Formats: sequence, structure tokens, C-alpha cells
Amino acid sequence: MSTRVILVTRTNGVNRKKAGTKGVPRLDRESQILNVAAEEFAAQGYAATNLAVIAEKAGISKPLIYNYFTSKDGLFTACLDQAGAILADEIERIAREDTTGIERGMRTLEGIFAILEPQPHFWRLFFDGSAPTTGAIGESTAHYKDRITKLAEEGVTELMSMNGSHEPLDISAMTAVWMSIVDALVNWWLDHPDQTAEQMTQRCLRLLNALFAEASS
Amino acid sequence: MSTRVILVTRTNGVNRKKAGTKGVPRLDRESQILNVAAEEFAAQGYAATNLAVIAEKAGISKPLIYNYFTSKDGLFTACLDQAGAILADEIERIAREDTTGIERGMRTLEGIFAILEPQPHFWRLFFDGSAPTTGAIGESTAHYKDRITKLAEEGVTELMSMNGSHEPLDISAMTAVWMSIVDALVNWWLDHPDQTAEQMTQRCLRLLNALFAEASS
DNA sequence: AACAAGTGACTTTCGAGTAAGTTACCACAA
DNA sequence: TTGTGGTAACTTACTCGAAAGTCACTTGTT
Repeated sequence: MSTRVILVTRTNGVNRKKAGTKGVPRLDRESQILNVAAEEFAAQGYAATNLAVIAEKAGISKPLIYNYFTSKDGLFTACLDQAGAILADEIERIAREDTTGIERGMRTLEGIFAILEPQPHFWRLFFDGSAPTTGAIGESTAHYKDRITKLAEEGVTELMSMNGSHEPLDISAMTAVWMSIVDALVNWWLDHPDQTAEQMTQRCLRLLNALFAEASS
Repeated sequence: MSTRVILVTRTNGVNRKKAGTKGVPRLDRESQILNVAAEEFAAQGYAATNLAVIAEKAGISKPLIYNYFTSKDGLFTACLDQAGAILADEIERIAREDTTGIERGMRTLEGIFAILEPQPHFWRLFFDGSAPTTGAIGESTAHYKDRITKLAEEGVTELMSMNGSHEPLDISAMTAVWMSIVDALVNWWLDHPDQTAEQMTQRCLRLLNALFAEASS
């Protein structure tokens, strides 16, 4: 027994001249879409981002995104995984150097600026309040955030215990403050795109000095 | 010439027992809705917030919200105006006291914790990435953020010039960092609701000391 | 009676996701 | 070298669901 499938053509009289491949290999297209998407997600936030806009900015159509990334969640997760791996790996590498206290903080900042130089918006993906906290996105976000937070906590704990401070709540609050300082500096950088990573590092050094100068007066 | 309008009754056989006033004056209802809305907007972010949920939590129906606030934007704007006025007024009051440098920073923090104690989530409304930056919302957000940022900038400028620092970009970056420290502390507070304003202030003092202790080693 | 406070059930809109195709490219046969 | 078929890349024009927003009405109060 055999089944014949009859496909009904219903072109509706529409001119489909624009269809068909443009000769761009899948992997190239994927990474191109990923770049546009990461920028858009970082700028607008997950909830406020419209896939049709990403498609337009990438110069392709919406279904192609779905072909390659299955869903909005899939696309966002792909962005997270790309950015997260780069960031977490680098910060972990720096943590293995043998600096401590405030010096370690400065070294970390320097390193973060260096890897973020090509795409500073990567950072923001992990601090998007409108992104789901459940499912694949929640898991991916939590994973990379945890890796980074763990290192921050390690540094803060060291710093605090130099001073004989061991209150867990104090350490927790200080870690939050530290992460948020990094966040602020990266966001400031996004508002001042002409600045180089090197200039950012130098700036941080000056700010730190200004703070300590006042403290000892 | 006159026109007769004939209204067709079409109760559809539905039992409408639940309609009709509950005897709550409009202004009371408005502020009740506003409280629920502010909490929800702060927790979920503008884009992810569902008006039907707010209606349910307030124990009323969706159309009533539209009656009183015209639109989602209107409701959010009302939240901003309520929270913004309280916050900006208080921070301006503190700025008129005659503290400077880091001491001024600590006084500001203390004051912010004090006014936020009844509703710490107020703060978050102004740092919602998913809210529109255009229209009434954008204007209101910008207005209050500007008022607060201006004061922060004033404090930072003072602090920096004690050290002979006058670089506008440095001041701009330092202001961003300072605002973000406040943000981090308030968010940490939201995650630790058992803490009192007083405890928050004491904690900040300890963190500051720990930082400076390490610096002078 | 007039009006303020209130609602169920509707319409509209907007964006996520899909069905059903079109077109370019490439390997291989003749 | 030129057809030919298989597949990879790509699109238009939809569906569908959820949340914004509205209509026509009801009911308590004064």
C-alpha cells in the first residue's frame, strides 16, 4: 500500500522573486545574526526586543532566525552562551594570578575592559531584569553569573578578612556593590564608545586615588 | 429635527450581580491601585508586567484601572511621579545640609534608606531597562533621574576637587559609579527584607571602613 | 433621579511562531 | 559543456495567543 501526497500549489498570484539563497553559508549567517541579536538584546532588554527588528537589521527574514535558533529563547540563550563563555573564562584566568585586595580588583577590571573592547554590550546580557529566570535562559544566565559572582565573592572575602571582617551578610552586600561598580563602569563605557580599554583602566585608577586621597584627610 | 437613539439591551442572560460600587471613594482606590502597581512594576519590570495581574492583586477589575489611569503608560507614569517626588525631595533636602565628601555620601545613603524603608521598591522604577524612553514615561523618568543625578554629580564634583581632580569625564564616570552603588545597596536590601534602614546604614559604614583599612596597608 | 463606582465580555493589536513554498548552488552524468 | 536533480539557503504570507484597551451595562449612595 502506498500513499500519494499531493502538494497543492497556491502561489496566490504573488511575485516571489525575492526568495532563494544568497549564497551565505549557514555558520556565517548564524554568527552574523548572533552579533545583531546580542547588540539588540543588550540595548532593549529581552522582553522589549522584537525578533522582526533583529531580522531587519541583519538584512534577512524572521523565519531564517527560527530555522537556525528555533525560538526567541533559543536565540537569547545562544547569545548568553557566546558572551558568557568568553567572559567567565577570562575572569577565571585573572583570578588565578596572585594579586589580592584592591589590586586584584583593578587587575580584574583591566582584564574585563580588555575582553569587552570588541563588544562591550556582552556584559549587559547577564543583567537583564526582563529576561526569564526559568527554563534554558534562566539556567544559562545563572550558570555564568554564578561563575563570575563566585570569583567576585572570593576576592571580596579576601579583602574583608584582611581587616578581620567575616560577617557573611557584609560580604554578600560588598560583593553586590563590587559587581555593580563593574556594571556601572561598563555601562558608562557603552555611553562613551570612543574610549579605549586602556583609557578606562587609567580612569579607574584615578577614581580610586581620588577616593583614597579624601579618606586620609 | 431630532434623533432618537435606541439602545438595545443585550444582557445575554448573564448574571451581573457582581457589578456596582463597593463604596470605596475614587482617591482611595487610586492610591491603593498605585501601591499594588508600583510593587508589581518594580518587581517584574515595565514590559513584563500584566495589568490583569495588577487588577487581580488589587481585588478589582481591569476596566477600573483604565477608568482612573487611562493606559498602562498612564499607570506607570503615575507610579513614577509618586515615587520620584518623594525621593527627589528628600535627597535635595539632604544635599542642603553642610556635609561634604564621603561624609555627604554616607548621609545621603542614610536618608535614602530612611525614606525607602516603607517601600524600598520605589527606587527600582527609575532603573527599569524595559520601560520606554519616549513619551510621558521617558519624560517623567528623565526628570526625576536628572534631579537625583544632578545632586550626585554635585557631591562627586566636590569630592574630586578636594583632590585637585577636575576632569569632566572622570566626574561623569564617578557619578555613574556612585549612583550604581546606591542602586546595588537598595537591590541588596530588597533581597534581604528583614533588614532595617538603620542596619543598612551601619553596614555601609563597616564596608567603607574595611575598604579604607586595606587601602592604607 | 442623578451620579459615582464598579463589572463581564467583548475587540484590537502586536509579536511569536509556522506552512508552504522559491531560488541559487553544486555534484555528477552524458 | 551542458542539462538535471538534490539540497542548502531563503522568503511571503499567514496563524495564533496573550495582553492592551473598550463597550455597554449594573448597582449602591445621597
